[in-house]
Amino acid sequence: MTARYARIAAELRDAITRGEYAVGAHLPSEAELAVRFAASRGTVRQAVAVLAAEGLVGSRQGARRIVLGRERSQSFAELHSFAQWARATGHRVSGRVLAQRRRGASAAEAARLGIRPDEPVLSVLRLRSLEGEPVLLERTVYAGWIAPAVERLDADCESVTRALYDGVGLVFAYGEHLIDAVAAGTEDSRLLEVRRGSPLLRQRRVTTTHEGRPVEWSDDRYRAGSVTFSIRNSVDANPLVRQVGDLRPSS
Amino acid sequence: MTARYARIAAELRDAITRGEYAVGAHLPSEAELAVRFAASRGTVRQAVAVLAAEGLVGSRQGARRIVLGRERSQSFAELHSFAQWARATGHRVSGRVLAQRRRGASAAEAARLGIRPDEPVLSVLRLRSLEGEPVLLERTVYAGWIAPAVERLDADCESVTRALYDGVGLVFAYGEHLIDAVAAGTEDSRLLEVRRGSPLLRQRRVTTTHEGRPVEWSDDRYRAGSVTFSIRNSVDANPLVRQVGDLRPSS
DNA sequence: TAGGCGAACTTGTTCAAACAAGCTAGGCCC
DNA sequence: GGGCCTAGCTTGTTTGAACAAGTTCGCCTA
Repeated sequence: MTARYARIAAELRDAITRGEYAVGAHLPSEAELAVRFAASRGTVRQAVAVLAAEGLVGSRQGARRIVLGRERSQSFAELHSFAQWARATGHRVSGRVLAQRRRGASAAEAARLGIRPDEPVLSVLRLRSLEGEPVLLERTVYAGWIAPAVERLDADCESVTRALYDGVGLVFAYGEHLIDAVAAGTEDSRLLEVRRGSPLLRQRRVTTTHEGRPVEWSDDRYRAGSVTFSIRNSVDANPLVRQVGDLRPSS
Repeated sequence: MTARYARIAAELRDAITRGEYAVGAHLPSEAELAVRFAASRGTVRQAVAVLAAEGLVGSRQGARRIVLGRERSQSFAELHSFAQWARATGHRVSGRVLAQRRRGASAAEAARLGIRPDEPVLSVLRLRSLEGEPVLLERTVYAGWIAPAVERLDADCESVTRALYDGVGLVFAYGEHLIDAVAAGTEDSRLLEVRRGSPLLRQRRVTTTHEGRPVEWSDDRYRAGSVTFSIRNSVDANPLVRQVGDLRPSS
C-alpha cells in the first residue's frame, strides 16, 4: 500500500500528462485539493512537493501553482540501467561484455570507490547497442566485494542492474554523475564505429548502495547524436552543477 | 529573516563541509537534532530534506541518515549565469556580444518559447572567455517582450542575468536543460579556436520566469575539457533523464 | 557457533491548527 | 483613465501528537 500523498501525486501527475491541466495553467489550491482527496493540507502539500521536485509544477508563495511541463522524469532505475531505459522507451537493445578482469585499483579509482589503491577490483568493458547500432561503450570498475556476483553474470546479460538485484538483492540507491564531451580514442572509434576524434558524450558516475557504500565507478561514452541528457531545475531545487574541466590546461 | 529550517539546514551543511560529519558517517537522529536546535521534529525534517535534495545526505526508513558528500551544489543563479559562476569559483571571466538582431521566430524556437512562429524575437551571439581563453559560445534567442531590456545592455556586459534583474527585476526561476555532444561547425571552430569537427559539450536550455513564461532559448557550446556538469541523484530524487537523439516530442 | 527472535530505536506518514508572508483583483480616489 | 490601496485568497512555516514501517543489535536457543 503506497502512501496517500504518493497516490494523490500520481493522480495529479496523470491529470497533467493527460492535458487536463494544460502547461501554464493553474493547479487547484491546496484547500480545494484537500477537500477533493479528503486529506489534510499537509498531505496535499507533500503530494505537490513531489510534482515540484519532478519539475512538473512550479510554486511561489501567495500565487497559485502553475503547470510547467507534461512529461515526468524517469525513475532512478531507468536512468541507471541502460537496458531498462531502452526497453521502457520501446527500443531494441543488446549488450556484450568484451573484456573482464580482476586487478588492483588505481589511485583515481580507489578515491572514487572509497577504497585503498591496489585493493582488488573488477574491470569490465561492455558495448551496448540500440536497434543493432553500437551506441554506448561502458568502462566500469566494480568494488571487490561485489565482483563475484558480477562475474557470475552472462556475457550478454541485458540488464546488469536487474540481474544484481535479483541475484544478491543489491540496490543502487545514490549516484553522482559527471558529464562532458571528449574525442573518440582509438579503441572508442573502433568499437563505436565512428572516426577517431569524433565527439562523444561522456558520463562518468559513481553509484552507491543505501548505506553510501560505493559499488561501481564507470566511464560511459555515447556516440554523438544517439543520446541526450535532460534536467529540469528551479531556484528552489537545483541539482545541476557546473565545474571547471579536470583535463589539461588549454594547449 | 530566513526560515528556521533553512538556518538549521545551513548549520548542518557547514558542519558537513567542515568535516565534522565525515562522508559515510551517521547524522544525529531527528530527535537529537530537535533537542539541540530547540525545534519540532517536523522542522528538523524539513532541514534534512533540504540537505537530501542537495545530495549531501541520504536517508532510508529505520536507519540513521548518512553523509554522502561534502560540497554543496551551486545556486540556480550560479548555474544560470556563466559570469556569476566563474567569479564565485575565482576565475577571470569576460564576455562579448558578436552579433545581435531582431527577427521572426523559427518553428522550433517558437515551440520552445511558447509563442507563434514569426513572432519577433531577439537573436544574440555571445562569446565568453575564462582566463582569456575562449571557452563558451552562446546562441541565445530572447522572447520579444524582454528584447528591449536586452538591447539596452552593454556589448561586453559581464552578467546578463544580473543586469536584467537590476534593470527590470526579471528573475529566472525555472530551467530545462538538454545536454549532449556535437562536433564543432565552421563558426564554432573559428570563434572557440579549435579544429573543425572537434568535440564540444552542448547545453541547450529554456529558462522561464516564476509564472512559467519562457524568457530565452539558448544553445551553449563549451570547448571540450573546459567545463563539466555534475549531478547527484537518488532513488527518491532523480532530476536527470536520458533521451534518445535530438528529437523531443514537441508539446 | 550459527541462526532466529524481539525490543528499542529511527525514519516515514498523517492529521489539525495557527500564524506569516506574498499575490490578485476589485474598488476607490484623483 | 490611471494609479493606489486593501480585503481576501494562497502558499510558506511551525508545532505537537500519534501511529506505521524498517533497521539494528543484543540475547537466547538449538
